[in-house]
Amino acid sequence: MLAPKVKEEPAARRPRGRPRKTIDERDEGNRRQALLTAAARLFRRKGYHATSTRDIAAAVGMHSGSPFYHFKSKNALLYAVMEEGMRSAARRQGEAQLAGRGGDTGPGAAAAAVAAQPQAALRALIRVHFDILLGKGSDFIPVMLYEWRSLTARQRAGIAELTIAYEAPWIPVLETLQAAGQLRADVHLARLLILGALNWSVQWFNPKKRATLDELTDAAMDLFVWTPPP
Amino acid sequence: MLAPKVKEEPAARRPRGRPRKTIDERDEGNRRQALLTAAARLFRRKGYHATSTRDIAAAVGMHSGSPFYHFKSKNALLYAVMEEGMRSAARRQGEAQLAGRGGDTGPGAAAAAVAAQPQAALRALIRVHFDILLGKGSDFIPVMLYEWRSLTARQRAGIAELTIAYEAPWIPVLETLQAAGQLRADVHLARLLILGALNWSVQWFNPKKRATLDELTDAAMDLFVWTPPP
DNA sequence: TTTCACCAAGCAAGCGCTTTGTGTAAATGG
DNA sequence: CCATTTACACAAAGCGCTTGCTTGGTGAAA
Repeated sequence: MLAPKVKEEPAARRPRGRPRKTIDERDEGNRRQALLTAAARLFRRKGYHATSTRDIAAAVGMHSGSPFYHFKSKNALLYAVMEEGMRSAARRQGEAQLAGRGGDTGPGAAAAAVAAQPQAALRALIRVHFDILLGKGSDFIPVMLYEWRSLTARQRAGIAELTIAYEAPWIPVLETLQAAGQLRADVHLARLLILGALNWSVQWFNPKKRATLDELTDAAMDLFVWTPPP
Repeated sequence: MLAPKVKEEPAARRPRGRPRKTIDERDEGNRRQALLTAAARLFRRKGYHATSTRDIAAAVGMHSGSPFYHFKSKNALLYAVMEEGMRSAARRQGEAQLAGRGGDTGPGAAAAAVAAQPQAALRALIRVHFDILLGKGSDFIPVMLYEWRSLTARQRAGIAELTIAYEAPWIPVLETLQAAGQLRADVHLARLLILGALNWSVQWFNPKKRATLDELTDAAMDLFVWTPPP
């Protein structure tokens, strides 16, 4: 053993022991959440396999074995990142849909809104999707998009279910646009191609240069949907 | 050490020593090529970091250290896969362009063909791109698309150069379509979105189910380009 | 006799994960 | 009101295994 063994020292220190928990403010799961966001960041930047559990531990100021108190395995941590990402995405999509129809939350209101203004509905879906993919602090979904292969079959099935739910609202919107003659391609393939175009943006989008998310949304709408001239 | 050390045994055996090389049939680089295609397959299926050099060696019937006779490192093997993929892709794209203008190889013939029939030109580019991505035995480009992060900065620059060359022919085609009013989006963003939609297909395309590459091309054209009704 | 294309064996480093110990804060008992 | 116990959230150390890669040897072809 030529290299001397160096005592492990985490990057940062935090007061140990149980944190002050007032009744109003729940700190519960605070460190767990820190692990999740740190893992998401690293998984996105370096990839799942290239990121060691030691990296993640160091990023939140823990020693190498401590993350396993919160997650039973590195793989469970990956799955938690993806699941959290998908649930958050679905929530934000739902909120945007509610906002889009002026507080009308009655049954069938969504379908009515889509039928009335399919173009506005698609724009809203695209805009929210870009925000989920490229907005601040959103490493979770990119990780999900690019680390599929590292999941077990069972885990993949779980994520697939969430994905189907997320993508479901796109179908009636595209069908309505097709019926109106504003979209010509097969709806099934169109959805795959459109979501692909959006998802791929995580490869090239740079928030410092290039376009804003609104400009991106405009470009996508121009590309996918035919708007008759006035 | 509880597990007994097992003598290494490659999956397949080949006659060792220098293979018979007649003058007509060049076997040179035969095993090197085998390593490349095996590596591409495995890198695509499991990812670069999840694939060990032992996996690759076993796939071509070698022992664990032998690949390093042909490639100085695992990383060099990855780069070779990507470079080979890009050069092959560029070659196929060039051939398709030649075929598309009826043997006219004079200077400016490409530009003339694009100006005359921009829609046909785009269709050809998309069709070739799908074939490169999804055709038989083409794991090289998907590896390139999804393993960027594992390259050094210098390597990335090398691949980026090849990518720029590959994507260059798309620009005049899209500009012509825009001038003709068949494409409304900003050309720069349109190219990024279109190539994203195509590239993403490696995530969901299944040659056994779904559409053929021709149907896919039709759908993409319908989605991206406005064709005036006759 | 040299060159080629590997084989055979193994090394050091890094990996995910486990086990045991420990300081702190909250809960509890007299 | 204070002493003791318990629960929590890690630290500290290290185990067994896999990894990329090296080194020296070897049979066959040229």
